[in-house]
Amino acid sequence: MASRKGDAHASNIMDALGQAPRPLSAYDLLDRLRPTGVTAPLTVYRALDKLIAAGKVHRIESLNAFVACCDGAHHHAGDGHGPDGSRRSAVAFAICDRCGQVDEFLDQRLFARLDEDLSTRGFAPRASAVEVHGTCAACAATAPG
Amino acid sequence: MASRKGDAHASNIMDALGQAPRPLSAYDLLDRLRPTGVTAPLTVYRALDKLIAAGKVHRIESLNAFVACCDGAHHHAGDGHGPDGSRRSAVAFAICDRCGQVDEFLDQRLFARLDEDLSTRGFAPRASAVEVHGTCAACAATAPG
DNA sequence: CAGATTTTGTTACCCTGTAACAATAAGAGT
DNA sequence: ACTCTTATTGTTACAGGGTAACAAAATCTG
Repeated sequence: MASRKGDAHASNIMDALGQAPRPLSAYDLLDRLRPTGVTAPLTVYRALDKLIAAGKVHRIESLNAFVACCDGAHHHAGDGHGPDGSRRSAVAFAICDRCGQVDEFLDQRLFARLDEDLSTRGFAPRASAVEVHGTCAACAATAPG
Repeated sequence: MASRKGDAHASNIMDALGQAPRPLSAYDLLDRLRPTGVTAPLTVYRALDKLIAAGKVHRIESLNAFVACCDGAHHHAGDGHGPDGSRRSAVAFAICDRCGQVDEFLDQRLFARLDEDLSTRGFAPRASAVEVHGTCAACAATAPG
C-alpha cells in the first residue's frame, strides 16, 4: 500500500486542528498546508476522509468544518445493540456561536435513548450528528443576555 | 409591511416541499420556482429563512437541504428549563441513505437528557440539530445487509 | 524487471450561500 | 393625493465548499 505522503498530510492536518481553538474548514486547512506544497482542495478532503474514518477527526455538519477528536478511545454508541454490532461514533457537540469554541461530549444514555427511538422505527443507524448551537459558559459570563 | 410576493414564494416552496418525497436543496427549489418568475438563489433563501423562523420548514444540516415540517405544533424543547424560557425547535431526523426519505420525530425525554448535559456545562442552547443517517425499515426489507 | 493496482496530483467544474447595491412597493403624515 | 420614510424585492457578482475525471507516480506482485 502506498501512503507515505498521505500520512504526512494527515499529520499536518492533525497539528493544525490541534492548535486551532475553533473548527477549521477544509479551505482553512488548505491554507495552512500550502507551505508544505499542498495546492488542491482534494488533497485535503482525501486526508480528512481517512482521519474521520479513523475517528481522529470529526466533521461539524452545521459548520462545514472539522475538529480534532478530543479522545479517540471511547466515542462509540451501540454497545452491541446495533444489527451488525457496529459501534458508530456517538459524540455530541456544543457549539458556541459567540467564540466559536466547540465542546465535544459523550453521553451513553443520550445515545441509548436515541437508539431506542430508531429501533422502534426499524431504522438501522450508521452515523449520527448531534450538534447544539448556543452560548458557552465563558461567553455568557462575559456578556450575559 | 410589504410582503405580498414573498408570501407567494413561501407558499410555492411549501407546495414543492410537500410534494417531494425527499429533502430539496435550495437550488432544487429554485428550479421548481423558476416557472413562477424566480431567477435568483437569494429569493429562495430569503423565503426559506422566514419559513424556518416560522417553524414550517426544517433545514437538514448534513444534507444542505430542506423539508416541510410534518407538524408545526409541538416541536419544541425546554419546557421552561431554558434560562430564558425559550422553546427551541426539538426535532430529530432519521435519514435513509438509500431512498433519501427523512423521518422527523420528536422525543421529549431525549431532549430533556440533552438539556441536562448542556446545563451541566453551563451551555445555553439556542438551536439543535439531531440527524441520524442509516437505513430505513422499508429499504432494509428490500435489500438486507 | 514487467505488469497490475493503488495512491497522489492537476484541472476544471458544480453546488451552496451571501454581500452590495438598485429598484420597487407599502405605510405615515401633511 | 402627494411626498417622505422605511421595508421588501430583485440583480449582479462573487466567495466558499466539494467533487468528477483523468494524468502521473509510487507500490506491490510475480
